[in-house]
Amino acid sequence: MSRLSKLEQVKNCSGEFVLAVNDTMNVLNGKWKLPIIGSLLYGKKRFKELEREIPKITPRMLSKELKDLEVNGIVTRTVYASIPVTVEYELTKSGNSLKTVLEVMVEWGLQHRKRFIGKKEKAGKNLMEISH
Amino acid sequence: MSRLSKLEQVKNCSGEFVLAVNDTMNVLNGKWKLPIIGSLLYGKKRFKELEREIPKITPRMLSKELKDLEVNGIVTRTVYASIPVTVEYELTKSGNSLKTVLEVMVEWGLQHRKRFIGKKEKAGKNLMEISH
DNA sequence: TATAGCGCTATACTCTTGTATAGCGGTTAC
DNA sequence: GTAACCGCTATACAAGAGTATAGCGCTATA
Repeated sequence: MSRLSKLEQVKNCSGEFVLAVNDTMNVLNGKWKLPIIGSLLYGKKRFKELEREIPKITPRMLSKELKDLEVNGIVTRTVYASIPVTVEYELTKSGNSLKTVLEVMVEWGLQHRKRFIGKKEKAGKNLMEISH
Repeated sequence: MSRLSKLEQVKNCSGEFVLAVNDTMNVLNGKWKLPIIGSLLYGKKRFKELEREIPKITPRMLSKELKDLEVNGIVTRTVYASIPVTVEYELTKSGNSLKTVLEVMVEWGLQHRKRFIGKKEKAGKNLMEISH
């Protein structure tokens, strides 16, 4: 196997590289983070706009996830003292830079699908389940 | 904002690119997938070897996660008819190619940490929570 | 006055993940 | 025979993530 570079420390389940991967995972974790971030990649949005754009999300979850993303430095929340108040959510620099990560994930996902479906045409389970 | 290339379809929460990202997420999802894959990046391993290398994992979870990874084409399970039987787990091509994805995630995680800690030295919450 | 939109929060529940602990059938080592 | 290793599985429970539903204080509109 080729050189493992920075991932060498994954093995012992500690070390800063595993922490780093976990940070990334946690930022994208849960059912709603991806839709939210995806939606915000198009620019700032208000609460209700997000709620409308993301099918089936409840205000409770949207609120919770937005708070989470804010606390973790992925989005900023700006309140305008207009009447009535307007609240805008926008990706931070970190948030926007997730685009690169997501694109690599898209790439892997697509290739894996190709390889995987190629291998198993039975497909009763598997990919159907993965992306449920 | 710059061109969003393949991620454009993230917005509507459907389309093959979101599916692809979700595939990738699901493969890495849960508390134990990362340690397991990390461990297997070093080459094939037996059940007990994995159990020993991954602190605090229970055989129940190891078994479950390995099955999951196998079903999703990330690892192969090979049983040798030795006495007693030996079972070896090894990353598939897809599994090995996750290395690239993980490295991008490491990169993002590290940069985000730098940016984030730079911004907020209060740190009472936040990063400490992220990588808990 | 009543209705509707905004940006949420509260309460209660279910459903999924993960933990803890025990044990099975087989084999070798003492 | 009994203790220990291998590769698991079974059962029961706890904690967290997500859902369903309601409502709050505010303002603009009819």
